[in-house]
Amino acid sequence: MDSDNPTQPPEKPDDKAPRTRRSREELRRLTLEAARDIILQDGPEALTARRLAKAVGYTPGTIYNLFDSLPDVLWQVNRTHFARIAALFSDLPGANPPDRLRTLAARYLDLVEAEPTLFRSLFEGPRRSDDFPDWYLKAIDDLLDMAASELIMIAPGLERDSARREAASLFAAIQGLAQLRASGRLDLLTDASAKQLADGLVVRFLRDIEHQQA
Amino acid sequence: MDSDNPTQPPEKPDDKAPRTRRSREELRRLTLEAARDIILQDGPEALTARRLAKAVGYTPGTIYNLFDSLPDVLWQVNRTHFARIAALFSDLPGANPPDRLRTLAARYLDLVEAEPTLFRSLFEGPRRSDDFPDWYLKAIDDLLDMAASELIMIAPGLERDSARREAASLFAAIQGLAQLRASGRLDLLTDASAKQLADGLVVRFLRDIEHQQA
DNA sequence: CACCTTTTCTGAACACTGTTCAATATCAGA
DNA sequence: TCTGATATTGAACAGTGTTCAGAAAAGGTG
Repeated sequence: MDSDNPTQPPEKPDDKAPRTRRSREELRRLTLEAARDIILQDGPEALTARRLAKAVGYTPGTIYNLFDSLPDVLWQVNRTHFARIAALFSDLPGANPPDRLRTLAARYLDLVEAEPTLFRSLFEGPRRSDDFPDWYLKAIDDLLDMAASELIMIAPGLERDSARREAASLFAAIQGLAQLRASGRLDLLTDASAKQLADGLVVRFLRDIEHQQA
Repeated sequence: MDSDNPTQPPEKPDDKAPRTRRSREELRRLTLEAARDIILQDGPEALTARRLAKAVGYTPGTIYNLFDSLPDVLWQVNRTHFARIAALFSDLPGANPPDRLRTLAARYLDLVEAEPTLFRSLFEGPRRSDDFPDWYLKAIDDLLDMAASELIMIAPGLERDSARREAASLFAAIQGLAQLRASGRLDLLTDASAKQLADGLVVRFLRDIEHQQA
């Protein structure tokens, strides 16, 4: 029932020292930081109440004074993770739309490559029974809108609705690669990198949209 | 900690009747059938030792006389599920390769649509720590080989290695759609069906490969 | 200083999970 | 009928998320 490679847990405040009382806000912050560390090291499945409590030097009960549940903690951490994905959109090279989208995909897969647990935390961590918070839905919506805008620049004849649908397709395709990569299954398919494959996919997709337009 | 909608568990042999002794082989078969039912109804996360044991009218200990572990049971069930996916390849319409691949994708997503838990069981169920059994690797390999062959028919100039890589890309893309669908997230992106989106993706991909060839 | 209130924090408990294993019950063959 | 093999149990262990009465510490107010 252990995680993959539970890299020697370095989180051990374990202060037997006079338990310092902390403000609710500060403790929330500390807890989220500790949670982030745990997830980044051993993945979302390693985030247990007792381990998290020990990491901040408290007991499990305290976690539940600060958060509704353990999935709640995960969502809060994911919030910051999502911000990092949103940041991928900034400073895209001003060149033509296809290059911008290619760059975007490349950045996305670089992130997945660098921190697979971050990705797993976002898309595999939350239990299916949890419903998605609003900021999560909005973030996805914005992402698709930006991509759709780029597509319209490539193929001006494209309706907004169609563009969004095409953007969803493209996103799903990239997401497939990312997910295979993050779950360690991409190696079973090919020795090419996710980034390479994604670029090929994006190029083909955009080129066809462009041609179809002309 | 409950599953999504634990549809009223109908599995209740719970025979207080004189516990019939069964042969190892027969019991294995019965257990796998029960496991299959549970997974199909409530997903892989609902497959617990105690629930499975009760479903066949035994106690948890018995499960461990028959199988190495609970993940082991899951893998055995997945084996039969994978066979169903392999069956999608048979009787593909003899028309041109593009249509064959489109049909294949359509069948795949129909399956995901009809039995999302089956899909989740295959690709989300097994813990990351488990390593993949040989038959699993071989099944994937065969799948990619078939797809690669079709691609070569479309673009005869394609090297075998390149074809396999392209097949991997295409598979990953479809897989992305399937996974989003099975995890209930595709609705957050668009109201188009996974099948529609997949077909668009396949068509664009193949058309571009064809054009690039000429 | 003492007293009271509010907030923080604990630690034991509950119900669940996978898994192991000595003891027991049931069978098949001699 | 007895014996040996096989099937099955049920209790136990360590882990999980979660709850909550009560202890403990801090902050006012007299």
